[in-house]
Amino acid sequence: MENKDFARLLYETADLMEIAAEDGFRIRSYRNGASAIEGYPERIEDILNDPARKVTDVPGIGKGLAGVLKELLLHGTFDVRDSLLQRFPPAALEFLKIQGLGPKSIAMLFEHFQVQTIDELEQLCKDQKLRTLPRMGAKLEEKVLKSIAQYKEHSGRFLLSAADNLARELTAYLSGLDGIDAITPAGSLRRGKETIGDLDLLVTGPGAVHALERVAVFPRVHDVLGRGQNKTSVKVGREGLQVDVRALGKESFGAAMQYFTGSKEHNVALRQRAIRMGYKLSEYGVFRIDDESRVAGETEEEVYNILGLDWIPPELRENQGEIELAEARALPLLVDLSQIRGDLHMHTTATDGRASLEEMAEAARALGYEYIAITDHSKALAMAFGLDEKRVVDFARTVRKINETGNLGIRIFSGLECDILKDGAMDIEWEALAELDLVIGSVHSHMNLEAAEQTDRYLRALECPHLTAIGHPTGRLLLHRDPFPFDVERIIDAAIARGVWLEINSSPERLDLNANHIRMAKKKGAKFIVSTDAHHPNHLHNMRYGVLTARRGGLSSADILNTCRADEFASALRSTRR
DNA sequence: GCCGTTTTCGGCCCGACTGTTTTCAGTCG
Repeated sequence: MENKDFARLLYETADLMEIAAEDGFRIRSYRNGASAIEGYPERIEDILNDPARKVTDVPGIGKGLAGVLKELLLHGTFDVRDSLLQRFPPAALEFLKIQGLGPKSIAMLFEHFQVQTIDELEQLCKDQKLRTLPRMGAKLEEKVLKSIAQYKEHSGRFLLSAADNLARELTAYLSGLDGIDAITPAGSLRRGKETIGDLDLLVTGPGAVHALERVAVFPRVHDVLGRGQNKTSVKVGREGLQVDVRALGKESFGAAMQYFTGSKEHNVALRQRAIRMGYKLSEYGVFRIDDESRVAGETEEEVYNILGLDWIPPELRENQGEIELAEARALPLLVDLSQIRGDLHMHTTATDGRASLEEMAEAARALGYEYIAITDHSKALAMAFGLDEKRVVDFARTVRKINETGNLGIRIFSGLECDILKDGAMDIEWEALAELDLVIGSVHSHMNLEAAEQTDRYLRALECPHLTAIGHPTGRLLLHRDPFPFDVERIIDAAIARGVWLEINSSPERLDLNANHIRMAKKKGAKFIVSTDAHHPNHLHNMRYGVLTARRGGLSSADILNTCRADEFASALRSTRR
């Protein structure tokens, strides 16, 4: 059992305990324990199995949770969890994802209506039954209905990172077979789309057919949907992500790759183009219509070239003008992960991060970065122990000292993720912000303002002369919360006018700005930073998702400030100060 | 349930908003 599995079961149990109205501190301990395990560098299972080790040495794990972990390892579940699962239906955990419903309301719903499923809950709202309970009214019914609609729309889709991790896992699993030349993810994962419906894996080589058998017995497969000569379809994991594994012949690999990468719209446009040119394009190759002879198919480059096009990077294949650019030999040279020289948004234990400044710096140095900015929260996020003016100034001073010694082997910029308050004021006095190298302004509250009010809020924030960049500008949480409404175009214009950069937040839950906004902003002349918002050294790896998003937006390295060398970046920072 | 200790029990968890009330419980970040 992996650490993330232990953690998930503890988190879930904490949620159930909350519905059962158990002691809040006890619940907190479960969550703390889960979070500690999630971020722990060693496998908890190994520690449990080693008689010389004590799992209680993990901070946050005491006697009680140690017992729970042992039970989990032996039986896959534990008493507390089992009895909670008997009291509440399995949908209980789903209900918590509906906005407007918390543990208390959910407990009341179970008690009064014995509601078992999201559908039943939806019907209750439609029948206006919710309002018969104390402290519930028409507005809540409306809010819950809206959130259920959103929930249903998103179910069946997965975060890019979930599909990416599974693809890596399966690639490692299958590559042990003999006669495999390559295993390549296609589909929306290859295009770097923010959410993924299912995962396509293409396998080539003389032994490719064996991959079709082997994937069916992958330990985490719980359902084999189909097994044919060329393809096996399975559902993997408890979330049930569908994976299609296809075995391909060498001669048609490029055409198949092109076909299965999509998007559908891009492929339709490409096939129309082929017909106009006297060809037929399919997953088996490019064929002359008159004599059905194959003219291309082994590589993607071949396929595009025969159609008079430059090879188009997968991230651009959405039929949004990329085919015309490829024809005109005018595709942008997209930024590459290897061009990123620093990460400019991360948290430490000073607020809600899980590692110290030194640990984050070391992890960034190991990735080959030249510099990072530490950007902890400001005081409005009281729960995260956000920095007040004094701590901001002290921090800036500390960072200057660290850089003088050069001991960390990487340059540190002092930064802050400063809350933009409801009225658009910065959460920290300007004099204190002036001490910092870089200030990311972010909205973390009052996300339900009217669009006009939200726009004004950003406009006022943009007046702060110390603001460097706007963090996760639209505030969306993928599969969970829609972007909050405001006039994005106007804010982009204002940011450009004031020399404020736009963040592409690489957290797989955010990917904010999205590709469409990026494309629009680039046209207007905006500058960007791609950063991870890391709360743990492992999160620094999320940079690849931000880069994918930047590529989908058509960005080159010249559009992105953190592709600069450290000294260039430092002078760019100074020039933003007004 | 964890932690720390002046060691076996007390502290841990804040602020604002919302919708429902008529003084505040529940939700959210």
